[in-house]
Amino acid sequence: MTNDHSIAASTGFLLSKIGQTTTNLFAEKLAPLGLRPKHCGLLAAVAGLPSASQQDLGSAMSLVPSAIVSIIDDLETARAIRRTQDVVDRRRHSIELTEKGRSLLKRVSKLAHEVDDQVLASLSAAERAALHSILVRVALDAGILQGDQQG
Amino acid sequence: MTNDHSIAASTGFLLSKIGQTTTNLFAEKLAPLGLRPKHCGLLAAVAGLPSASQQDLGSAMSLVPSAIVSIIDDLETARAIRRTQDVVDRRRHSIELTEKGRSLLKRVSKLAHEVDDQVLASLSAAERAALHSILVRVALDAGILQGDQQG
DNA sequence: TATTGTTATACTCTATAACTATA
DNA sequence: TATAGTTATAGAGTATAACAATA
Repeated sequence: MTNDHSIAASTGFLLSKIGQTTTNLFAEKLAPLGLRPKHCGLLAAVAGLPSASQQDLGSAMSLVPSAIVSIIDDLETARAIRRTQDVVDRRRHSIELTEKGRSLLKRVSKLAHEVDDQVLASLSAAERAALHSILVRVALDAGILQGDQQG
Repeated sequence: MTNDHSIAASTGFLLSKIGQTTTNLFAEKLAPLGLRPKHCGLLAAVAGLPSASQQDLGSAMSLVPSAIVSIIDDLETARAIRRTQDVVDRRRHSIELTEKGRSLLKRVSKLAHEVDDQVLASLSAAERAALHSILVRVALDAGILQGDQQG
């Protein structure tokens, strides 16, 4: 039926499908907190780029400025981050985690690792480690992670 | 900054991000053909499940019936698939690839493998093979692939 | 003039619910 | 009464363009 040249045999197809499944699983776990995966992506980006501007975060996450605004609005309403107007360039807003944001980040990180345990349940510890280190390489190469974020 | 307990250090986070990037890249390559990734997912599902009903395809792709209808409408308009009313149960429609659909599937499969080459450019052949076989395991476990589709 | 962030808007994706035709 | 497919509709996600404040 399928073979080496089919779509289903491409690694990218598997990455797309598994990535979507993983996102959905994470979204379910996040729902009781009133958060969505995009909010966690931003929290992670803020943690990795302290005092970044909204545009800095936008390029780190490959999102357009208008998309960043709505995510930041949500997280500011939840008191997880804080906008501070830059004193030298008053057009810019520095985004920083609040204490509440830091504790929220810990909670959602725990949920993310629970998702790992579910999605990767059938892998041995060695396979999990191999998968992770290969994915870090791919992510660094694609500019998804910065050099200090491979954890 | 980040550490073993951060979101960015979770394998699921990487799978989500890389999966999204891969999908976007595939979508760009597909655009000149007037297709989107979802159409290719359906073509692949039809190839893997010949003469399936729309509901069969829906469960294979984890999509609700109404979502399947619009994808099938598009592909039928493009003459890539054919709806045939089941003779024993006239509520059901068997979906089959046309000759045009088969050749389209070949073209998009080639594009999918081009995406692989881009996304996985920094990996050795051995790493690519290791990644692929681990992802097949994860996908089978998550019910994303059927047993005969690992290519 | 150019840039940062914002608003308004549009398009796609996905899901739910009501509907039809068949069983 | 239940099921396969369809339609209508609504919500979330993501992009573009016009705009205000500031440089």
